[in-house]
Amino acid sequence: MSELSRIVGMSAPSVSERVRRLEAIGVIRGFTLDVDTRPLGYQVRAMVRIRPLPGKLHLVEKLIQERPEFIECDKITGDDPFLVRLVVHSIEEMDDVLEALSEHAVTSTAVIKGTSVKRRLPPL
Amino acid sequence: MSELSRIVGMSAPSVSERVRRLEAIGVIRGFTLDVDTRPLGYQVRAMVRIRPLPGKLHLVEKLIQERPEFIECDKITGDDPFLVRLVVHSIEEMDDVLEALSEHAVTSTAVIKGTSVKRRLPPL
DNA sequence: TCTGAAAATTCCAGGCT
DNA sequence: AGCCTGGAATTTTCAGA
Repeated sequence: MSELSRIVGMSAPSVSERVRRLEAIGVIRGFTLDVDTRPLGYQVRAMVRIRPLPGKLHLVEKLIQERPEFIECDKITGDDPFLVRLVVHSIEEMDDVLEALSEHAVTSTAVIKGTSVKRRLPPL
Repeated sequence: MSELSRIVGMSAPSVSERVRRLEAIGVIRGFTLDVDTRPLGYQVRAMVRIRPLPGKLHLVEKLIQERPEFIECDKITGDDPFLVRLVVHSIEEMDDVLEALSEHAVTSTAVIKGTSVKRRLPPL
């Protein structure tokens, strides 16, 4: 807050109050860490499209939510209802994780080779 | 830090030193905000697969990086080299953004209907 | 990793435009 | 409404062990 107040040229209490208001109305959802999972052993990342078999939509969604290797899951339009971000220690582990879904869903996996744009905010 | 020190039952200086070390070795890349862009007017989110036309790979990557509505871009294996996250104010604006790529790439768009798993950390 | 003191910051009250 | 000043409480930082 004090650093922010210096940057924007306002008093610290005023900046603090503005931030508190942004939290209150939900613009700021919270304060988080940007953690690099590679040094923790998660060497492989992938984006996986998941298409549940007929009648298995909710079951598959629950399985995704319960598997912590799926670190993000969006529900999208199109042939594949789910698009998930997966992090694993190895290709073998990736296979294990997806195998666990194989009787309930069809998956299409794209390994992440690199990142062109790191998560950022659009213009405000 | 003081709250953390209470949670883990260590002194504040020790916790502070551990966090500093995690930053130094790169496990903690930084401290960020979780901002909800909807109240800022970005009502529509989409995941877009982008396949540059022959010879246009680097041009397209640059165009993606320069368009702030693309808030994330991973380079992936498979038919479509790029997978981007797009936020826009409206479907019309989405069309405008993708139109700007149309002479250099083929795109496949999936609108995000909801989120099953919000970005989280895998088990540590 | 801790303790203890010094420095800095955050919080809170009140008042101003 | 929103911002500021000034003092109190808390936190962070810095030393030494």
